Amino acid sequence: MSAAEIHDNMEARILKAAKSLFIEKGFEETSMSDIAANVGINRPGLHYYFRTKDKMFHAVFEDIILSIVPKVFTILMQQERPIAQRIEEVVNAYYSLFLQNPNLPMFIIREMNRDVSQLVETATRLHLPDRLKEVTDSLQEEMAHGKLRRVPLPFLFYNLYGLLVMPFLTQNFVTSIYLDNEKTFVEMLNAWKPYIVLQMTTLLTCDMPRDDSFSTPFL
Amino acid sequence: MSAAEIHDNMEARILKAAKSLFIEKGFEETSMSDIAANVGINRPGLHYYFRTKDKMFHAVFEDIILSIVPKVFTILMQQERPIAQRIEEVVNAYYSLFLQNPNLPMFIIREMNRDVSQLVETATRLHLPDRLKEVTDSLQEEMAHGKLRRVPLPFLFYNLYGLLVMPFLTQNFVTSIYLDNEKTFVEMLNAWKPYIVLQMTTLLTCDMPRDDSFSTPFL
DNA sequence: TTTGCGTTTGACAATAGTGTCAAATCGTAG
DNA sequence: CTACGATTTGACACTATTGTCAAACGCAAA
Repeated sequence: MSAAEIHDNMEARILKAAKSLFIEKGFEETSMSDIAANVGINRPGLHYYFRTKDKMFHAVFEDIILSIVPKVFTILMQQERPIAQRIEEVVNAYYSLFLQNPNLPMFIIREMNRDVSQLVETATRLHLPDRLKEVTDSLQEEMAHGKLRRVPLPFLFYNLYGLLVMPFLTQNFVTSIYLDNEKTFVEMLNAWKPYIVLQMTTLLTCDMPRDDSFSTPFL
Repeated sequence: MSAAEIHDNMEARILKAAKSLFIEKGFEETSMSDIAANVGINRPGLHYYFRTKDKMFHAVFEDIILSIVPKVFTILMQQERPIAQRIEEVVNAYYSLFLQNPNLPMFIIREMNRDVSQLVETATRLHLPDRLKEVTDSLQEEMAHGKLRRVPLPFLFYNLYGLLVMPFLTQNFVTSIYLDNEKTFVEMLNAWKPYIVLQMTTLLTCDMPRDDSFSTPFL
């Protein structure tokens, strides 16, 4: 193994530990000492590989975004597939990611609120706004052709992510009140999935009340 | 004004400032100095009225819970009113609270994850589990009588709060991408409301797919 | 073996935070 | 006015955090 490879290896080990801790406790509540201890090196060692805590966080954040967003975009653009199928696959993708990292929804929302500009910045650096535009254009095209009902895009967003993310955001709370164990939680998630798909499908294909004060589909 | 009244008054001033700051930035990111500066007194003064930051937070938290939960419970128990009406009123209650404190949803979820036991403890001290049981019993009675479709209670919870809370959780993000200003956000909320009500009503009155692996309505 | 480079580490500086305490201050009842 | 209790304050102790640095270390090539 070359020196560069050893270096990259340590960098990867650090990123892995940092990712795990950042997701679990968030940026503010995770200390460099925590991460160093987790990797098994000294705290200044972290600064050697990533100059500051911020830079390390950016790397982790980018990694997380890249692990899911492009996948979802790709699924949503497959116009030849029925929308219900696409939605189910999106839900599956998120489920599998969130079941590996149950605190990820909490993490994203927390960091999104701690520093929006950073999220926007990262997304821009990864050219996600461009890709997002393709997705929304594609969906609006389907709406225009009457294949999908016209729904303001933020409403699609709220519907999908609200239903998808709420079980994870409240997992601790709900399991401490309703459920016994993690197995029950996963069973519950599986039973919940068809509700998400159906509600999204309903929203996108059936008639709903219109409010004239907000009839322009913005964006 | 008596000495006791002056004391209570200062206590209230502190609580008000603390509440505002805690909601905005969360427990960890709010310092006693912040609060003291906001009230216009000295940091040790806070410790004089509330011995520790924790005790102060408990007081704030209790205040917040009491400002909304009983209201919602009461609305939901009014069996004589159609469910759609009750749901709309619940949404209205939350809307009016959240529009006054747009960061409240973030706050509750963050603190709920930071320390579940505290939330449970506070709720218990306020006898909310008993009242919650009355509400769920009431709803299950309506389900048993066929007035409402049998839906696992957590699903009602996810549906309502997911749809209700997501716009607020992502307000910064969404407005920084889609919307121009706060006015647009409020308009959007009003247009969004009927969707919440309709989706909840659909869930509670129309047929939905059943998954046998999870057909027992738990709790 | 020695030189040199990349890496690791202990020690330090700077900042920020909580909680405590005794002294100073204030207001008021006697 | 005085004395007492309630309140406010400055100062302190303690802990935790990030970032820096020069010195030590280890290893591989010359």
